[in-house]
Amino acid sequence: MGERTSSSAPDRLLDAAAALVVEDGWGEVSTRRVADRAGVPPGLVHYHFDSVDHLTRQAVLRALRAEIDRVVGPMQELTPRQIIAGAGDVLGTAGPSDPLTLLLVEALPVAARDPDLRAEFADVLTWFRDLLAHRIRSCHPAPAAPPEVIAQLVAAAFDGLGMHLLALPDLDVGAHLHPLVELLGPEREDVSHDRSDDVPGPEEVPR
Amino acid sequence: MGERTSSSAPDRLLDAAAALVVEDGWGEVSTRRVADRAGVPPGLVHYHFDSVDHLTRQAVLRALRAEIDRVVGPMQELTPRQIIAGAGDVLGTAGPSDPLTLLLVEALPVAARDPDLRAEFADVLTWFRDLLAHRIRSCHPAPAAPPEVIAQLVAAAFDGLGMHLLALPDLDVGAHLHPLVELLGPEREDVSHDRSDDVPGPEEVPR
DNA sequence: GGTACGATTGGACGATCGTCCAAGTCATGC
DNA sequence: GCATGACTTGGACGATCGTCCAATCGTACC
Repeated sequence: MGERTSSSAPDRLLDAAAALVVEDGWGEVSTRRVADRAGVPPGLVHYHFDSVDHLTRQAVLRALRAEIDRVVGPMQELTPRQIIAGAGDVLGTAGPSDPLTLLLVEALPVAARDPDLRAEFADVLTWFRDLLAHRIRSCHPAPAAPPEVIAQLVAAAFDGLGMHLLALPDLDVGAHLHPLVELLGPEREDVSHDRSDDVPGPEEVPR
Repeated sequence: MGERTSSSAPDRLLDAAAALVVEDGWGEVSTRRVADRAGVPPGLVHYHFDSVDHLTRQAVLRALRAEIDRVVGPMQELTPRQIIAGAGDVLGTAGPSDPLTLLLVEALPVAARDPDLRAEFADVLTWFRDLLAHRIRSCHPAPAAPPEVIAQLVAAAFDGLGMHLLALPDLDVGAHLHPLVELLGPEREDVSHDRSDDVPGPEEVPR
């Protein structure tokens, strides 16, 4: 009972819409389904929001920002190499059922045809890219390529590898992100032969 | 009117469904709309195909293979550097209205929840990656990273940059793909003499 | 008490959906 | 001629859709 009124109806609707998008897809968000999920009557959807589509967009953008925060937030404590290496962990353990990946994949078809939603996407992606660039710019020595370029490449690799993960579940993300480290230049602490990194190692390429 | 009977009804329906997905999105493909677009009565949809969804999947996969052929086919004549550099042209001139990008973006949400469609996607993406790896393997001198890894990275960059293009129209794709060339090692002027290698087609990928 | 107003409720409306089906068309074999 | 079978046609069915709206509830204020 207390849970019923612990959050307002608009909040409950936004949460329900985001959950429906992640679990069943954008197309499955209907007036009655999202209202049922939120535990409110269907009429409230058009009272608090202009339309179901408007509710869904707000819900997806809010959930997307929260997921980006969850993934990108801890990066501020890491070095650029740790960021790139950690991307392998994030993507590798995520897979096709990761909320962030599903939100992106669900929202992109809509964003492709909606300039407003695309503009909000641009904000999120630019924020992601700038954060990466800021971290990479503090790398010593300076990387072989401009930090902004590397940041864009890493961000694209995030998206692209996430897309590939949907189809290639046996993909070794960590191994494929490793070449990006090469773009950062030689190691900082000058560990020339500390490890056998000059050898490809026992970890063979998948497939 | 002669165009009306120039192709069979199933073909006309497949073409209409693919066109609808590219122009209006997967969710806009309905029985009556695709039949109207194809110029056939709505009843034919469920006579030639099990359902509208089944028709749409077949149509998208057929169109996707055709688009991949269109983009990847000419790559067999190029060097790895030209492939990567050309990706900038392909993606830069394509933008959010490119059929290949739109087909991928529209089909991914469905593939994320359908193992069968995901398996077909895996075939296409593996074919793309193997083609890239085959070309990069013939690069002299040998790249700094394993060819399979670079190929996966380039393929991911294709997807990722395509996704970013949807949101960041002012993105300079060519400049951001340039660092990938660095992974191939120093520039080499001479053309490889061994060019008649057979590249595996998409059909002979075992499952 | 009464009054006002935002929040909530549940049903009504027309439109569109996927699917099915009885009838019609047409070429082919007897 | 006529039976056969594949193909085509257009409408019917129930379900679900988005949206709207009159009625009701709850609370704050007078």
